[in-house]
Amino acid sequence: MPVVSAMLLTKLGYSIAAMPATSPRIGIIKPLCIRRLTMAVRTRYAPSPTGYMHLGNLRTGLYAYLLAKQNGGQFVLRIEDTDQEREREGAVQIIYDTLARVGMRHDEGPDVGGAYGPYVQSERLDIYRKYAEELIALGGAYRCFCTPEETEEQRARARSQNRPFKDERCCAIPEAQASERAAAGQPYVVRQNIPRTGTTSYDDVVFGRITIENAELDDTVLMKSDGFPTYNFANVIDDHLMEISHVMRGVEYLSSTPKYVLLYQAFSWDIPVHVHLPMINKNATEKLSKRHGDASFDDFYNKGYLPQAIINYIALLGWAPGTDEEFFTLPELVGRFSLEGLSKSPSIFDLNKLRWMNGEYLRRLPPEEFHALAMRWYPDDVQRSPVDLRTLSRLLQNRTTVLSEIPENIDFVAALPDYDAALFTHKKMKTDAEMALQSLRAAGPALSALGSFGQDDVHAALEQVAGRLGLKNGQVMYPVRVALSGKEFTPGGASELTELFGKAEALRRIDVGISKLSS
RNA sequence: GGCCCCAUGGUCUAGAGGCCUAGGACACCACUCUUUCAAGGUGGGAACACGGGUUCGAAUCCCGUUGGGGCCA
Repeated sequence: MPVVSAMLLTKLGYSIAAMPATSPRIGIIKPLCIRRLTMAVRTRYAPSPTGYMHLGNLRTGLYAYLLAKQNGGQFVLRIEDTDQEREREGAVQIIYDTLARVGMRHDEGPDVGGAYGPYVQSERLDIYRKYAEELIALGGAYRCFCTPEETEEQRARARSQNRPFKDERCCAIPEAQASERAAAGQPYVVRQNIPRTGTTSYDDVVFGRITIENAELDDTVLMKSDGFPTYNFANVIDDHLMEISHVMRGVEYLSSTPKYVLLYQAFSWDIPVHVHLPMINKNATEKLSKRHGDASFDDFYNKGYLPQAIINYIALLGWAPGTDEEFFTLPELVGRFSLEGLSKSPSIFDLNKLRWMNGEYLRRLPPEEFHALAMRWYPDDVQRSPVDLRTLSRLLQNRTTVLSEIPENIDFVAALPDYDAALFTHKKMKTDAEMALQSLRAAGPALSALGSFGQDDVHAALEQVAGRLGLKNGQVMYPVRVALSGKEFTPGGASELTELFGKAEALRRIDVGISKLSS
């Protein structure tokens, strides 16, 4: 008989009290429990096609994916498009693209099919209608014929009495009469019929037992008059019909989940394991929002962050492996993920750490792969220039944290920018205009005499120049580098840039420096 | 406003009553390497929100306060 940590079981939604325990922490699981434990794990990612892949949302999908895959279960993609106003053209494609880029392959979904379709909510309208009827018959819901004005009036009254909204009039209409009015074409919405007394509880894997007074819950609209379901209804119907075992979603649903539990109970359906995940915020007071262009996967992808780095980073926001490791590929995450590692407090998105992690991923790339990625960021004039782009990529690899920084870092490559001769004077390097001129005049011929122009040869030659002039290496190297680039900071030093440009161009740029200094 | 939830350095977190003089990572600072800048190496400052319990012993369990968030309105 398997022995499992009691905490694990609690996390999976089992109550310790329900099992015989040999010690406070160790429980022996009865066959009944084992059956549930080995039950197929099916999770779903259910984004709305708003054209915007929010990182908090993506993380929820990631955890759902990890849980399913680590248990050999299915990861289902469902499109929640019942809010037609928020829908955007091409939005579903963005969802597919994102999942593909990060490597989260879904087993079922609109594009790949599956036995539980359709996977798009707007194609399931008949299903919701049917279950709404059934729920009405079961007493879990009622038709509400109120006009918006009448509803508002009742709502105002409820508010003034500080109690949740309940349509007192319509919930009292006898069902026979209500269905007659409906058949006669009178418009209505379907509202959940919440019990006025008692409490409703459920066990959340990360937040534990959540209990709420039914009297605190309002009679939410389940079906709108246009025949569309609300999220509050569709999510329950779909999760049940699609046999979702673990519902993972944001904490914002923590306190409305009792309503969903009531729905499951009204239908006599099994309640899935609930896993609510804390929010990801921008800072102490703001959420990650669309407005700042800093909240979606695409915002970062387009700036040159690697999908793998993004995934790795967000996986660690709200989940910890329990060890000091922090670099994980997606398959590694599948192996390491655990519900116990989930945290319940909200986290703040730390751009600094993402940047660091992205840079780390970039540095660890094989040079060839980095080169392929960097190529996409080389402007046309650089691509057309005679410099060896592989050499350029080599200089850039451990100086790049985000690929989008590349263009500005190499803006001196295609053409020497016009620069101020004052650049040659540098306190730390102990150089001044006169010394720079002297160094460049000596460096030119020394480089010119060189047969082989590799970085090491150049370096040796410049060192020699310095020795001959009685200067420190930097007092020769610095002016040469400035002459070659016209910039204060560059990827690579004098010898690297000399190699990059080759003899002719390097000497030409040194000459430009000499004339700037001698005029 | 009502209800629900949360609380370890600036940030992400480890922590399951003694292993905690609270560990790691990012960021920051210093030093180092050095042909600039990075990268690398070494070191440093920095946290258990507060108050009560429970216990021989509390970051850890309980209650309250404060602060923050969510949902409903």
